[in-house]
Amino acid sequence: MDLADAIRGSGKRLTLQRRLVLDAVQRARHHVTADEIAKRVRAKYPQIDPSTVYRNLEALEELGLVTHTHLDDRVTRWHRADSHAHGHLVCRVCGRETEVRPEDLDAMAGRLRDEYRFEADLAHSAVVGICRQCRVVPSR
Amino acid sequence: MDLADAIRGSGKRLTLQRRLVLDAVQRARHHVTADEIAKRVRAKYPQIDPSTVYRNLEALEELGLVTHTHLDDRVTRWHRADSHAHGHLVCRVCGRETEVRPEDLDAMAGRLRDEYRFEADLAHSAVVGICRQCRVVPSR
DNA sequence: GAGCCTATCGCAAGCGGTGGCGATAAGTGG
DNA sequence: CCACTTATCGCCACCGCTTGCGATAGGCTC
Repeated sequence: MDLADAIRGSGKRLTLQRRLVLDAVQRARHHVTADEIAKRVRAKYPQIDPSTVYRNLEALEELGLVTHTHLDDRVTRWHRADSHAHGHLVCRVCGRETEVRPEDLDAMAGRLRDEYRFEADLAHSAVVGICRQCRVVPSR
Repeated sequence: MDLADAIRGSGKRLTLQRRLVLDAVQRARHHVTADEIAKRVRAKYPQIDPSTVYRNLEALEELGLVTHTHLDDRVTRWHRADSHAHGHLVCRVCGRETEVRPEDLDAMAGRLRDEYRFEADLAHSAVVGICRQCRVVPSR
């Protein structure tokens, strides 16, 4: 398993807690909150502190194994780093989430690259706004 | 003063605390945190609870008088609603902030409107990424 | 496989912010 | 002005998450 070598090669250590957190993120279907991961880990190992889970998510992100995304104003959601980078539109009226195709993100990032020479990660934060259903129909 | 009427007309009340919070946001030069506002208000009226400041920021936002923005992963920043809607690029390496011209935001929002019929508020959350200075120079 | 260095852990306090609750006071109607 | 409804207030507990600290235990060397 070269995962262990990759982790050790970076000066980090492969602890039981770290393996459990990574495993929980990889098993998760979609975006999960740190709290959900903590609950799953603590279901089997109750002595593992939530702060350990948070610190391990951070460490695994530095290793490039997991990533986090901000879907709405509140919660941070985590997922494995190899999932394809799509964006999210969140309606501030009804809360509905819509995925943004990578090609659209690329086009938008292209403008920021051209105008500001900034490499934007548009998948990192959801874009808030008003979805098609919640747009006010003009007086009809 | 029609501000008072506007507030009362919405069923909300014009309390001393609400006036102080609105005043503090309007006096602030740029984006300020709720905590900074709380500190300024409490400097003169120490009995005003921080939670009152948070609730009033929310109420004033519902009234359309103030708005909030997310500049980095952590802090929420508040400002008067009439300031022009520019965006923010935040470098995840050096933390530097760059403003995005409204015309660029409009162009990007236009794509989301065309493709998803979604009215995006791209000024609400900063875009994270890597700025021009922090981009790795390719082996030179 | 014993010893050493130090990354990591569990614990507890702290921070920004939210929500419940009984007390207070803004606005309304008489 | 006084009574009355209820938005708002101060207080406090809590939530998601971070941080400082002494204890623990990976991983390297011999």
